[in-house]
Amino acid sequence: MEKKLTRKERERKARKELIIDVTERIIEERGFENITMDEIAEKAEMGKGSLYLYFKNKNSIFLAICDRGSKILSQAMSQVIAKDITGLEMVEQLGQTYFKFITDNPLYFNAFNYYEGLRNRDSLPDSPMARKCEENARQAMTYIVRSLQIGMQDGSIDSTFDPKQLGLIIWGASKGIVHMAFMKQKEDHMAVLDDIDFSLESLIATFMQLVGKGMKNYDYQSENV
Amino acid sequence: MEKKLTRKERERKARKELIIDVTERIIEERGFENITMDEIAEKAEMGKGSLYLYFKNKNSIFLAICDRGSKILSQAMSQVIAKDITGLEMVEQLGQTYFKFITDNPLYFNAFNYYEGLRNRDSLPDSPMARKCEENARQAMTYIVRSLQIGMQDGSIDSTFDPKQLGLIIWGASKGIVHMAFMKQKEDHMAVLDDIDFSLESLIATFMQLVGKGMKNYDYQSENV
Amino acid sequence: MEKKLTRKERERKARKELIIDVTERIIEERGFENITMDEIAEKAEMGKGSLYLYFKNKNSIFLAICDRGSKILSQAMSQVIAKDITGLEMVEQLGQTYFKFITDNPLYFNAFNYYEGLRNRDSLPDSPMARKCEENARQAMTYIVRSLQIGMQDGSIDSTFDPKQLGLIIWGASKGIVHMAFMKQKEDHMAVLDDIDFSLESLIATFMQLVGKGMKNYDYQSENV
Amino acid sequence: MEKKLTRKERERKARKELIIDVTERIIEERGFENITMDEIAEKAEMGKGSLYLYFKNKNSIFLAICDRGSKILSQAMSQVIAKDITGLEMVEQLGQTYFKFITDNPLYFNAFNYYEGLRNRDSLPDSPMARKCEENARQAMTYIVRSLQIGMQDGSIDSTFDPKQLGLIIWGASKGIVHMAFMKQKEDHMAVLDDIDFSLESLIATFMQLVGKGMKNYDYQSENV
DNA sequence: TATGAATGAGCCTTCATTCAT
DNA sequence: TATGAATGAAGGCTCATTCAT
Repeated sequence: MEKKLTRKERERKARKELIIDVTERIIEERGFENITMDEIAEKAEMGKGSLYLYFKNKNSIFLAICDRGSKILSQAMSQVIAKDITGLEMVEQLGQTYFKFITDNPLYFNAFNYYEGLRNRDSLPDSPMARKCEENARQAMTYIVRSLQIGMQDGSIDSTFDPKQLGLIIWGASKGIVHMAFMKQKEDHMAVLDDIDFSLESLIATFMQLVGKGMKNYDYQSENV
Repeated sequence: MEKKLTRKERERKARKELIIDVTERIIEERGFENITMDEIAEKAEMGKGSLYLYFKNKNSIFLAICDRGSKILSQAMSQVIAKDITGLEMVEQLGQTYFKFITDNPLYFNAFNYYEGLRNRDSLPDSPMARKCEENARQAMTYIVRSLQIGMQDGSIDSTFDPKQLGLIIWGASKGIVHMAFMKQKEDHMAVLDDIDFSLESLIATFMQLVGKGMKNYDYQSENV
Repeated sequence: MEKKLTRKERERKARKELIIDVTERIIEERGFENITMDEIAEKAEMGKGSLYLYFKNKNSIFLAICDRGSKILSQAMSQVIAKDITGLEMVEQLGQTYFKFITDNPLYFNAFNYYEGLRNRDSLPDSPMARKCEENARQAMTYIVRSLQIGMQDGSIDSTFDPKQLGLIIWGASKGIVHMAFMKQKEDHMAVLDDIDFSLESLIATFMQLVGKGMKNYDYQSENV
Repeated sequence: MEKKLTRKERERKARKELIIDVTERIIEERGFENITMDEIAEKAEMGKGSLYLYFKNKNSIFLAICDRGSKILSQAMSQVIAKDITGLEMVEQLGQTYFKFITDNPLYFNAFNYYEGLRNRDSLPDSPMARKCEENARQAMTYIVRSLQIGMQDGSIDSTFDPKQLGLIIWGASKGIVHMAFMKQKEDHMAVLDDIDFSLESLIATFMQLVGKGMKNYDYQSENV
């Protein structure tokens, strides 16, 4: 009985994953808007009504995508923390990890934005899944703060900053730059700058350099020289 | 005759402004989505059809809001450029100007985001108003780049950076931080950090300090000592 | 006073004619549907409201066009009746007159159809103008009947037919053939027949020949040989 | 399993038929214009959205009506061709078949006209259903041409005519006469003729007599005497 | 007489969600 | 569990007509 239930649960899980997979594919192709339940059902080769057996409603599917994405990101970031490097280097590598994740999975960038959009206006009622997303995001944030704390501790980062505040700033700024790079890529927005085309990668590198320099503890630095 | 035409034009302008005002008020209350023409018409105390006398369609109204907002911001930024200060100080003050603008008019932050969303997926066909918005945005961006160039020229900013790239980064990062601050404000997102509540203002100040330090030309600094 | 009124009346007439002219031009360009009062007003270079000073409503304008068209046709047909030819020849020439009129003014063909459409469903309330149109149509019909009567009298047409009934048939059939020719011209409808392209003119000629032969009084014919 | 699918298909078909039936009833009552989807849904006792499960849009319903009508007509005409009679008699009977069909189903006369109207102006995009209608119409036309060819072959019809051209003329003329008769019936149009009321039937008979005489091969006739 | 701003009923279509089977 | 037919609210937009000026 136990085993049978477990198999059922595994099948249920697989069905949910299938729905998420299919929806992700649609988002990759056409963006977030104009996705209908009909389309998801058709591409998942199941009845429309069945979707509601696995997800409470349309937003729940999107939420699940966010959860999946933030879980992947969070995990990638966790590995940086485990390395034996200075806190400053950690921050830089966390940044690069984030940028790489977004570059490889632009889909999730849109998904995160969509999710935030929901939070802003609508209801997004307090569901377990919503809480999971929150938790994932919180965790990513925590990695940054931890590495800042480590950097302040090991002397590589100026400890006059508040690590939590600094974390927020770096996190927010990173997302903003990625957002901007995405916009620029899609449109010839801001024509004045179009003579030089800045890749997301070069923007990132410069940003990291800028912030690194800004955070650096120069006393520590000189001690090492 | 002349006067009559002018009066008509003034009235027409006033009507358009009224529609924009009303729509802004709705956005402030409920955010951008789920706004209907019926609602705007009702709140503006006019017939639904009348809206179409002044705006081609619903998006045109939103576009007009963006235009209004970006015009205000651009103007505020233009005044910083006129001051007799170093380029580095200009950048800082431009940042503060932007943050103040958003703090005072959170509505426009949403409007800008909505506009960018439109660019991303839909068409947003090339209307004069769309071009005006572009131009306004381009101008704001230009102010940052100009002040960076000035700073590099007067020695206050490290001239090994590319001013245009740096401009993009600062602009994008600023928007990202504001975005983050807005999120945090609306929800009890990232509970871990909630023991200390960071005001948008303090985030800004720290970000500016961080970036300022990162960009600073230290040779120049020592010369002054 | 009398004279002033007369001038006014002349001006009023000119305005009405202008509106009709403009509307005819639009119909020629784009057909009957999707014509708006705004468009008519704009092309007539007058205010939209002014249209209602000259015409009770939109349909009245269309009615006026029918009136104008049917008047022209009726007049052209009247000249055939005045000729010194046999009744049979009259019928043939009336047919040719009709076909020439339609070929030269396809606009009126559509107008007549539109008018008939109105009669069928809508209201088309009993206005003076509606009556004028009726009267014009009645007159055209009468010319056919008269020429048939003449032909029966002069022996060129088989007098066993009822002239009125025959008139209706010829009138209806002629319109049907023109209609068909118009359809065929616009579309590659009825592909089976497209290997041979029949001009309206040749259709007419054959139809007239067919009907002429059908109506002919052969006794009379042989007498003349 | 097989049976179940078949039942579903049958039910789906029945639903479509119901919608068509209801719409036909409305057309019979009030003509073609001003029919709304709301009205159809209400009369069919289903939700408005359900209509779109069975028909892509409003025009598709109308198209289906045309298809139904033209199918009935085409079938009726096909039976005439199978008879053992002269070509001339075939043509006459085809005419009578057409007239009977229209008399019995005046609704379809309007439907065919509406359909032609669509072809004229709008797009009427190339749908399978549109093609079916075309094909039905083409077939009816073909029956006439075939019977003319038969008549020319068996000597009953003057073979100096082009059978295709003659077919077009007869087809167009027939429709025109029916059209006229309908107009006359609905309105007291052409008052001059109202002293004698011509039934559609008598109009038909006379027309057929007229055309028959016009087409007749008199050499053949004399040979037989 | 002339205007054109204002109106608002009306229409088609979409789509998330429900529920009977 | 699985389905997909059914729903109906919602929404953007048009346009003939009116009316204050």
